[in-house]
Amino acid sequence: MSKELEKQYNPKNVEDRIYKTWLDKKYFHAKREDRKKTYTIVIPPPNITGQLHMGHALDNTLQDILIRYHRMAGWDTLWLPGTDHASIATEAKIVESMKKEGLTKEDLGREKFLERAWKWKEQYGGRIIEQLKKMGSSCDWDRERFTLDEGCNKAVNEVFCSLYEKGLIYRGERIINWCPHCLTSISDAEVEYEDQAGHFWHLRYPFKDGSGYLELATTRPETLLGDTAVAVNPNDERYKDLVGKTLILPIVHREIPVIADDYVETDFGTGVVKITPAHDPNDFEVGLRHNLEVINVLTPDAKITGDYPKYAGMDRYEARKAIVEDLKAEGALVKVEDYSHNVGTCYRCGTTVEPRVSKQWFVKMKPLAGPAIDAVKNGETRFIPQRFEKVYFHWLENIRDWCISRQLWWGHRIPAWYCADCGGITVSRTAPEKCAHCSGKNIEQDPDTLDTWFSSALWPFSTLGWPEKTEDFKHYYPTNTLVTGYDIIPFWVMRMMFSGIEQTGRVPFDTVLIHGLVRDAQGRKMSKSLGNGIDPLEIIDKYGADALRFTLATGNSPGNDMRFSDERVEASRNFANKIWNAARFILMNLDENEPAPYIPENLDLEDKWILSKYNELVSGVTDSLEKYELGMAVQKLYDFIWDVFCDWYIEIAKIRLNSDDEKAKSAAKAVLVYVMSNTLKLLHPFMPFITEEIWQTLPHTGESIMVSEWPSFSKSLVFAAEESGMEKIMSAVKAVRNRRAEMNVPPSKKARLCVVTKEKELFDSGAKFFTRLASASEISVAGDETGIQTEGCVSVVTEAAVIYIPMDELVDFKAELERLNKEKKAVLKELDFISSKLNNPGFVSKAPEAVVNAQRENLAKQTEKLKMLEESIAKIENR
RNA sequence: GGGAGCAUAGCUCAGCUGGGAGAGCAUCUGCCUUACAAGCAGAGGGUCACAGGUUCGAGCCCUGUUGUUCCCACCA
Repeated sequence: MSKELEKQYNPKNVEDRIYKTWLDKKYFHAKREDRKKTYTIVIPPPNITGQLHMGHALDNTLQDILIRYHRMAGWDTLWLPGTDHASIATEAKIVESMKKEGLTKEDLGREKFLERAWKWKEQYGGRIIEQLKKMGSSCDWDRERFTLDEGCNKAVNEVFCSLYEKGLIYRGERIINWCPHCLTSISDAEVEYEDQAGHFWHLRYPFKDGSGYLELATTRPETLLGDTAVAVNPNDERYKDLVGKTLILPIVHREIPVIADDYVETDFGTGVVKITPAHDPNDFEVGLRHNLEVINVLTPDAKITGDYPKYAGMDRYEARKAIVEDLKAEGALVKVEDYSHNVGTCYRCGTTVEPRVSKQWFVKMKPLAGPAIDAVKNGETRFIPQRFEKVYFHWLENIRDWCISRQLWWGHRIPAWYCADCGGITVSRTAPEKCAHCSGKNIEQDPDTLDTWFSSALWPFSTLGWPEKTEDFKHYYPTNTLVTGYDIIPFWVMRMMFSGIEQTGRVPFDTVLIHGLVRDAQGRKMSKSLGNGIDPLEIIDKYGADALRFTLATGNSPGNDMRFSDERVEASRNFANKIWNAARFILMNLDENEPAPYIPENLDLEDKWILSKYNELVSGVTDSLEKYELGMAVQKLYDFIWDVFCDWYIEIAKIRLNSDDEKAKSAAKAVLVYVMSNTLKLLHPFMPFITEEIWQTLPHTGESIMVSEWPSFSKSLVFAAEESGMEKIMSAVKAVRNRRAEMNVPPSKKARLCVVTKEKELFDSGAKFFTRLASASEISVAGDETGIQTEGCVSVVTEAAVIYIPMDELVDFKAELERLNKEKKAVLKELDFISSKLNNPGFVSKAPEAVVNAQRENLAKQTEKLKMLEESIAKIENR
C-alpha cells in the first residue's frame, strides 16, 4: 500500500506539528561550528507592546528565507531573536491602563511603576514571539534577548560611560523637541512633520519713543509672552536705522530691543521676526548669538506658566485665542491671514511637539558620523537597493547632536549621579558610593532614562555578549545581513552603524537589505485609524503560513512597497495545493519500500530534459538568493514546478507509469522522486512547512529537509541536446493542441497524427507524447512525405516538423488555406526582420558572436518553416 | 526649497550587467483527460507616460517634459 495524502493541502494539520518537531530537535540552535563560515542575522526587535502586523510578517519572511537558505547551504547560521522595551510606547500604554484605575505614575512611585511595567512585559512581551513562530521563523530561541535585559543594560552603561569619557556624551541646556502629551524630550528623528492649516497673525509692536510701530507676522501669537527681541536682516534697507531701538512688547509691556541677524529673510512676510528663544529652535540660536534672555512661558504639558496670571493654566491653544483677543483690544493686531505650515508632531502620539529649553544628555554626532559615512562609501557595508545609501548619507551628513535622555521611567536609567554638595557629575558603569569630585556621599542618580534607540543601536553586539569577549561575539560578530524597512534607516540602521564602528571597531553587518511597506489592496498605508490593517494571523489561519510567506516574497523587488490582497494569497495557496497534489500523485505510484532519491541508469529523453531543467533551476535559484533577489528566486521555482514539472513532466511520466515495463516504470518513479524532492529543498526557505511535510512523506535520507543539504549544480545533469530536442517536440505538441482548439475539436475526439520531419529519430522517441498530450489516437513518424496520405489533412507546421491530421469532414480547405497563408505572412515578416539585422554590417561586426549566431540559427529555422508552409499551401491549391 | 521612487496587458506587478515584452488575477473558448475545477488545454489584450539623444540595437543608459507617491528642510 502506498502512502496517501488528502486531496487538498490543509496547513492546519501540518504547521504547528512540524514547528514543534523543529524546536524539539533544536534545528534552530546555532552551534558555533568552528570550521564553517558563519552567517548571522539579528532580528529587528519588535516592540513588546506590539502585535504581529504585515510589516513584521514581510520582514521576518525575508529573514527566514535567507537564514534557511544559508543553513542548508552549509553555513554556521544564527538568527538571533528578541524584543524591544520601546520606552515611550510601553510607558504610554501602562500609564493609560493605570488611568482606568484612577492612578498616575506619581501615585505609584518609580519602584512600583517599574514592577508593573515588568509584569506587563511578562504578560505581553511573549505574544509577538509566539506570533513569529506561527510564521515559521527559525530563530535561535535559546538566544532570545530583550533590549532591557541585564546584558543589554551592561552594554548600554559601557557605551554611555565610554562615550562620556571620550567627550562624546555631554549634558547641556538646549532647545529640544518636547512632547507635551508623553511629557518627555524626543529626538529629531522622532518628530514627524505635517502640513497644518493655520493662520498668520500680523502684529505691530510700538517703539518705546513713540515713533511708530514695527509690523511683524507670527503663526504662534501666544509665544509673544516669551519674546525677548525683534529681529531684522542687517542688510534690509527698510529697517537698517531701526536696529538698536527699543520696542514695547504688547500685552506684557516689556522693553525689547530690535536686533539684526542674518537668519531673517528680507523677502518673507514683513521682514521682521519676533524672537522667542525659549520656544523656537531658530530663535534659540538667534538668542545665543545676541545674548538674549530665555523666557519660558509654558509648563511641561504646554500650559501657560504662573508668571502670567491672566493666562496661567490655559493650554497653548486657549491662550492663543485669549491673547489674540487682547491684542485686538490693544490695537496691536493688524490682520489675520490663512496660512498653511509645517508642524512637528510626536511620532508616537501625534501631539504637536513643543520646542523647549531644557537640560538633557546629548551624543556629539559629528565625530561618530564620519566613520559611519566612510564605511558605506568604501563598501564595508552596502545597501540593497543601493539608492537607500543616499537616505543614509543625507541623515549622517546633516546630523545634529542626538538628544538621548528621556523623562520616562521605563528604560535604561542614565548612569550619572549628581552631587548635592559640589554639584559635580559622576558617570559610572556601576553605582558609585561617593561623588567622584568631592567624595561626598550626598549623590543621587539622574531620574531620566535613555532613548529606546540608544539600546537598539547596540543590538548587533550587545546580544552577542559584548562588552564581554564571549565566544558568540567572537564567532558571530560582525553579523551579515540586516533586513529592515526604509523608514527605519535614520532611527536604527544609522545608529547601529556608528555604534558598531565606535565600540567594536567593525561595521555591524555587511549588507542592509531594505524592503518597502506593505499596503492594502488600494495602496493605502495600513493603519489602526483607517482600520484597513490585515492581520497576518488571520491570513495564516485562512490560507496557511506558507501561502502568506510566498505572497510576501513574490512579485516584488527590494525597497518597493507592495500591495496586499486576498487574491494574491489565494494564488499562493493554490500553488501550495498544486505542489501537494504533485506529491500526492507521485506517492500514489510509489511502492512501499521505494529507495531514497537517486538518478537511474536508463534515462529517457524526457528524463534528461527534466533533469537538465532542474539543474538549471538549482543554479538559477541559488544565484538569485546570493544576489538577494528573493522575488526572482521564488518566481523561478513557481514556473519550474507548475509549468515545467507538473504540466509536462508528470503528464509524460504517466505514460511509463501506466505501462507494464517495470524497468521503465521504476526509472520514471526515480526521476519523479529525485526532481520533486530536490526541488522541495530549493523551495523550503520560502515555504518551509509544506516542503517538510511532503519531503518527509517521500523517500528520503536524513531527519529533516531543513537540515538537508542545499542542492548544487551538477555537470553530469547537463543534457543540452535532449533539452532542445524536447523543446522541438513540445512546440509540435503545442501547435497541434492549438490547431485543434482553433477548430473546436473536443479532446474526446482523438485523431491519427502523421509527423513528417528531418529529425525522425527524435520524433520517434517523442511519438508517445502526442498520444498523451495532443489527443492523438495513433502516430506515425516519417522522414519524408513518400507514401504519406496528406489528402484531406490539416497540416500543422513547426520549425522542426509538419504534422498531418486527417480530419476530412472537419477540414474547411478555404479556411485552412487562409490560415496557412496567414502563418506564411508571419514567417515572412520574421524573415524580413532577421535578414535586415544580418544584412546590417554594424550588427554583424559589433554585436557579440553569440547574438549574431542566434539570429543565423533563427534564420535557418524560419527558412525551413517557410519551405514547409509553402509545400502545404501548394498541396491544397493543387488538389 | 532639496532628494528619491514610480509611470509596462482591464487590475496588481516582475523584467537581473541594453540583444525583437512576461506572470498572477480578470475576460473569452473548450474540457470533471483517474494528482489537483484551488485544476487542464487554448485565445484575446501592450506605439513599455511623452519628447529628444547615445548605440548596429533602448522597457532598460543620458537629457528634458508631464503626472504621481514618498523622504528631508529653521522662511517666522
